[in-house]
Amino acid sequence: MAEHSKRQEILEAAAQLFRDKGYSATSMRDLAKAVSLKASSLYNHIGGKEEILREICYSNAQRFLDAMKTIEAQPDGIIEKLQSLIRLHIQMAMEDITSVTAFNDEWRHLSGEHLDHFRGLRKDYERRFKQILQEGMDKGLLKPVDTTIALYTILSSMRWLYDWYRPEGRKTKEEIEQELTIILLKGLAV
Amino acid sequence: MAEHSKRQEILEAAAQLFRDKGYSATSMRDLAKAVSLKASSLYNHIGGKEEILREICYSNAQRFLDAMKTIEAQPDGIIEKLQSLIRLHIQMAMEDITSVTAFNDEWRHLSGEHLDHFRGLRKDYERRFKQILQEGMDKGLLKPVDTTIALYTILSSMRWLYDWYRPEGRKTKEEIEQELTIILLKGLAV
DNA sequence: CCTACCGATCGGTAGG
DNA sequence: CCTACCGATCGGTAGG
Repeated sequence: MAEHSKRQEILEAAAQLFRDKGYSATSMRDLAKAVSLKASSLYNHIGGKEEILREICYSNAQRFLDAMKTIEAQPDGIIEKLQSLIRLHIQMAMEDITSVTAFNDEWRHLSGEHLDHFRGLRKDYERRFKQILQEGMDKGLLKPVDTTIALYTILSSMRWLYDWYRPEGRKTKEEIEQELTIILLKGLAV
Repeated sequence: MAEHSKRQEILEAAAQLFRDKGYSATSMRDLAKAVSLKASSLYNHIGGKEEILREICYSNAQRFLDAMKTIEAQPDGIIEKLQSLIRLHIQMAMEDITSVTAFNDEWRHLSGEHLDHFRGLRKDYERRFKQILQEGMDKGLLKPVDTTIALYTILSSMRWLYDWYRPEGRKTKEEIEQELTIILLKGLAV
């Protein structure tokens, strides 16, 4: 139990450092200092540097995927599902800012089979997201644009939040959510 | 002259490596191999690793800023200027893919005054971009949303191109340009 | 959980 | 442009 919470503390400190400096520029000694240990002591709680990255990447990909499955299962219409997905990404970007970092940036430092596995989780998520977009287009609720372009535009639109948003700023989560939804669904033009 | 072109070759190889593996994970020995030199010989052409990053970041920021000033000076309406800016970013992402990497990701590895200088160039660019958005809103051509949110949504929307777009793919530059413009200006909803 | 330490690799320099 | 090499730091292990 104490062991487990120390491990969790290490994972969280690592996620923070990976976000601030990037995976490669973060040393095990940086990480050790952040959790008040010597570098060698880290290895009583974790298997190695890449294992940390792996766990961060897998767990966050899984969280996105789980949320996606919940949204898929709901009886809402396509537009509502799309709004739920936008809300999900904003929420993840704001409440657990490392999830976006893992999902977007640092996963490429995984190697071999772990890289493949992460890519698999991500591809699955994207496939499901595209499915919803496609269904919206088939039903005439969304413009018939390329689903890949639409998907990445939506995902990317949430990406800047992770290095820009500060909870103490002048915009609330709800306001940002509303404006982003308007821009993505209704466009910037009047 | 030969000196200068070798320097240019090094800068381009570095930009490619920084994009593929990130600045920190790229070693001077990687870079040397890419241009068929020994690591020590690089220093006849460049001052050091960070100088390379600096030059890549500065030059690309300057290119964005120059293009911005050209667009500002044109007699077009706001919507046309906005379309020109979207086109600029797509073009930069596609034709010089490292410009987006520098602009978005690797600049944070600059240090001290160089980091400040880059941030200054970037802020200037963003300020001008927001100005155009604000003018569009004032004239009633754009929806009155937060200019910061609108700006970053636009900039981010172009960001995925740099790790997704392949010139040999099934979409031409013009098609992508058109669909992105539709999504951003008119929205995804019918 | 620490001290002590490993071989490998880092960015960079000396000297020719 | 190379060989040879520098001190610093890397991820990680041994042993207690």
